[in-house]
Amino acid sequence: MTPFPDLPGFLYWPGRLDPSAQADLMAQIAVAMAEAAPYRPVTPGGRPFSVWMTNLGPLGWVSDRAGYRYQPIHPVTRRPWPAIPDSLLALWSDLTGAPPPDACLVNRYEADARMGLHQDKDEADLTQPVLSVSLGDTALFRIGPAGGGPTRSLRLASGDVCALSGPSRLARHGIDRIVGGSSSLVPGGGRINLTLRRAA
DNA sequence: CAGTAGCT
DNA sequence: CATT
Repeated sequence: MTPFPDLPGFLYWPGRLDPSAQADLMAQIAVAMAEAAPYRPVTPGGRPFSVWMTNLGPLGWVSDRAGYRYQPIHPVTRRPWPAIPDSLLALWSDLTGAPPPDACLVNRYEADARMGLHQDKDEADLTQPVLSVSLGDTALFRIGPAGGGPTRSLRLASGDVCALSGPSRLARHGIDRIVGGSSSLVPGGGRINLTLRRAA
């Protein structure tokens, strides 16, 4: 549950979702993505992400030339984000015991997608945890201390859940690479990562 | 010009 | 580092 003793508060539940739960969740996410299509944001510097993103819940994380922020509507359709599935709200409650999340960032990684080391710090209350659910292809995840220092890597497989909490809430983390073709769960292939947070 | 979820 |  705590894979790295030097990163207390980084919690890991391998295989937390069984194959049937993964399939059910994937089906719900597919419906949501039909409503709020993933798009490729750009950084404030104008460079596109390799990851395709969309969101669920009252608020969604977005990035564009104006910066990073949470907003209530899809930047392309201008419509509200779809609701967060009840199963995810229940998972959050079971695992964190924290007040309910108001944002769920959906990141879709194709085989060549990457995510550089970063910190999740755009939320109003940085004492609330971030919960991550992996679906589809395995990812090589990297994580290190908030203040900088040695990083460790971990393979995140479909159905794995992890959390950034407590002293590791601001841990630096990213995705080094995706193991293409390692799962057939996601239609069209690739990996979907769901990160639940309290944005406001 | 400080900040950086991009790149080498 | 290049870019905003």
